[in-house]
Amino acid sequence: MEQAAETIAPRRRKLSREVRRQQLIEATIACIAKRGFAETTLAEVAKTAGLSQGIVNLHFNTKDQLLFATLAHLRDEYKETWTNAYERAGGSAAEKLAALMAVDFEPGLCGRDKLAVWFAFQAEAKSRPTYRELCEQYDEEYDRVLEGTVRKLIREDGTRGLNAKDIAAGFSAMAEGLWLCMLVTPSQMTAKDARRICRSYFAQFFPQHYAKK
Amino acid sequence: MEQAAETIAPRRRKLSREVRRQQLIEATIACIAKRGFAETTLAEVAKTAGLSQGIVNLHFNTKDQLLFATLAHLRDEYKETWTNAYERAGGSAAEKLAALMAVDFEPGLCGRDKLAVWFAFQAEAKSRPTYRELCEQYDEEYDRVLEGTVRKLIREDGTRGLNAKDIAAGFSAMAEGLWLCMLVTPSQMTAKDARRICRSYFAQFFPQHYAKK
Amino acid sequence: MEQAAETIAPRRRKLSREVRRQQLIEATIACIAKRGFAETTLAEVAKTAGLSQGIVNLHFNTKDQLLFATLAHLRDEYKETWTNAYERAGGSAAEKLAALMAVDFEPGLCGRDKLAVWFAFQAEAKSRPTYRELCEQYDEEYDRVLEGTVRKLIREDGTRGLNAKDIAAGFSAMAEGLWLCMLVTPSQMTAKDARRICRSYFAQFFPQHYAKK
Amino acid sequence: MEQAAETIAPRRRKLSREVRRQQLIEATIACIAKRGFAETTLAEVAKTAGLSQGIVNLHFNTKDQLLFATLAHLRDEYKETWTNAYERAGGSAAEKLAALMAVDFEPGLCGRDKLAVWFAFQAEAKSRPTYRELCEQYDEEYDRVLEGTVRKLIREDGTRGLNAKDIAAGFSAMAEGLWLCMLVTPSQMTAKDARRICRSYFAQFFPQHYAKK
DNA sequence: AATGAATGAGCTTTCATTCAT
DNA sequence: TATGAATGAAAGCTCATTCAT
Repeated sequence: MEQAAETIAPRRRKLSREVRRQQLIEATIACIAKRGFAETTLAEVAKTAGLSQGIVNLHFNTKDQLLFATLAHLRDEYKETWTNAYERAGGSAAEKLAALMAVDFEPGLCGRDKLAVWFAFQAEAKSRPTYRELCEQYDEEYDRVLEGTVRKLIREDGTRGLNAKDIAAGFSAMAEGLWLCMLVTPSQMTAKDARRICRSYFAQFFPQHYAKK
Repeated sequence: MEQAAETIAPRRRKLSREVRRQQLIEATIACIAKRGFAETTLAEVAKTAGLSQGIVNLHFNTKDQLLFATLAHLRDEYKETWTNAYERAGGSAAEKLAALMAVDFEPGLCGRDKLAVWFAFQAEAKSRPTYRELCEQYDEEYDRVLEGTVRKLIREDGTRGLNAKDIAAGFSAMAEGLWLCMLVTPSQMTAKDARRICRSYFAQFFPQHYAKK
Repeated sequence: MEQAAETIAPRRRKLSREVRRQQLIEATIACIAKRGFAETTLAEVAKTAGLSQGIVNLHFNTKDQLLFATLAHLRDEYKETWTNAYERAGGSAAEKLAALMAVDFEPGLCGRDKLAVWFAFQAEAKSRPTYRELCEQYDEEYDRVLEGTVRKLIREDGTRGLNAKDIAAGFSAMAEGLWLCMLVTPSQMTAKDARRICRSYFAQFFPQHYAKK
Repeated sequence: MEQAAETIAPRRRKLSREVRRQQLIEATIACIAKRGFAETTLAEVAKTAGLSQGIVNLHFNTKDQLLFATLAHLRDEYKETWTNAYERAGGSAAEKLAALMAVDFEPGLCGRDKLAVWFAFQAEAKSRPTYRELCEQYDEEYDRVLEGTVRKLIREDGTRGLNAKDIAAGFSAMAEGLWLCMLVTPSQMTAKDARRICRSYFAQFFPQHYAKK
């Protein structure tokens, strides 16, 4: 019994620490989405989290570190989601590709709040290389897997004249552009629209695998 | 004599006024690109322009107004460019479309500095509706023209089963996504790459008009 | 058995309490010496002592009280040392005086850490009268004994024209000035140098008692 | 007329800048003397100077730089005073020495405010080597001149067995110790007392030159 | 029209203190 | 007795804005 208590107590504390960090990261996302990157203050993050002024510095030391952690959170969440989807998808390249496509427009990932934060970081990436560095390897891995899947699909089809790299890059770009539409003009671009447009994109290259509607 | 001087002086001043504004807008673009949206200060804008502290407030009253003017400048420049290109293009829908595509990756429009500023504003759009409003009508007009051209092309071809709106939206999104790649990972995405990818996109829908490269 | 434990426990605790206080006072001295008075934080004192954040408030209630206790510790240590030395010295006034002089430059009392702390408190004395008050009576007693000893020595010698009060004050001042040299420019002023200079001072007034070298 | 205006306007501005800095340095001295080094805030310095919050950062960038400038000011003032006094003093070594001694207890230099600031910096010197470095060369020059003068006096007298370096160091230390007394217990040590004690010090070594009072 | 010294609100950050464990 | 997470007041600093020149 006592042993159990001893085991749990430290755990709860340690857990609590991580919970606090998550809580603050979520508050940060909410604030950036609501007020914008430039107008997001630690005071507001803390208030949104229902905690006190100094709390961010207690858990993240500096505002920068909170922002880094927030970006890393989005990055990790995205990676985990597409990795899982990819593995769980059926074995064919077409199914894998469809899975990756579907992931991008899952409600949990492309809510406007998260999109706003995501583009805020992208927009700052030029002047703050650290943001870029945080995601570099993750992006590369995604690109590798996406391109590999497209290549496999081309090979299976035996089609000639298709450039796997370009098709993958085109999809990546389109997906990101669609996100931006969903962020900026949500009334004119829903996740459903986006999915249809992407599917149509792949349907042109791989008509055997993707119905045209 | 004196009258003449009085007549000329206001003119020169008025010219100078507009020149100053342009100078400051360009300095703003340079600053946002270099330091990021959040870190751009009026002091630095003024310094970049080689002028004194209070100059921005003199010509734009507030920082917000300078930012609005900067966004409006980018917007106007883009509109003027695509409008001109559209009009100067050959009479066929395919040529018009090719012209619009080419415009997006003209060096003068998609330099990294301008892209950085463009995405900075997009990222803030959610929390600052004014940014959105400034561009709304312009975007709508572009979309209308783009979609119209695609529709015309479809009609000319007599192809069935193509959705003009989606094809246009897909291109728009892709172009924006490619811009983002050019901004964030310029070593992996050049204007030439982007143009090829877009051409390949249209080539799938309209193989008769766009060589597959 | 249990009763024994109960009896011992409180004792140990009480001892522990005093030990903790000493530990924290020493950590305070180390911190002030290392980081300066203004930069000394309770967090660092606790860390230096190898204990946790809240420990200082637990044992001293407030930071001020810790600082008071630290000053009082230095004061007490000094008094105890000179009192002991004075009593143990040979019976002549010359020997007593030599003993007081020697005390000031004993390694245990004039290490740079303690000197740094000492002068930190002196420097704050003007704006924080409490610091002054803590030492007032102790200083007065020292001055009384010092002056008395000098007076006795003058009387023994039968010399005329010497002002005991001034000679004592001159020595006191000189000793403090030498401490400051030892603190600020340790490479140019050692305890040995300081002792020689003080001896030379007294040698001028009492050549019969103090060898000129 | 116009030329005169043009000549004066820039001057006034430039002068004003330096005047502001002096004003802030004086306010800093007053604050440190009144509240202590640790409790001196920029807000209070500004308020003391009758100016606004941000004024210090405008003229000194950081608090540290204000403190450096304040120490440098005291250092420069001291150097200028003793240098002038030294040059204006009669030609004999005894007169030069008397002049140096007198300088230390001139009202303008050893007011309690300045002494408080001076010792505050000394006390922080160990943990902030920059404070030391600011004064190093100045102190060395003073020591060189003082020691040289003492040496000359010894040579003139033809006395044997006197150590110029120690006599000079003893005086320096004593003067500093007397300053500390004047700061901490002003009721027990006036400038007049201090001067008498110093004179008595030199009178012991050089009875021919300094009356025993 | 232009300057740049001055302002003061608001930011990030620090830290003495509290308190549940 | 001891811990360390949490608080919130206050610090240094930044910067949009004003205004005398």
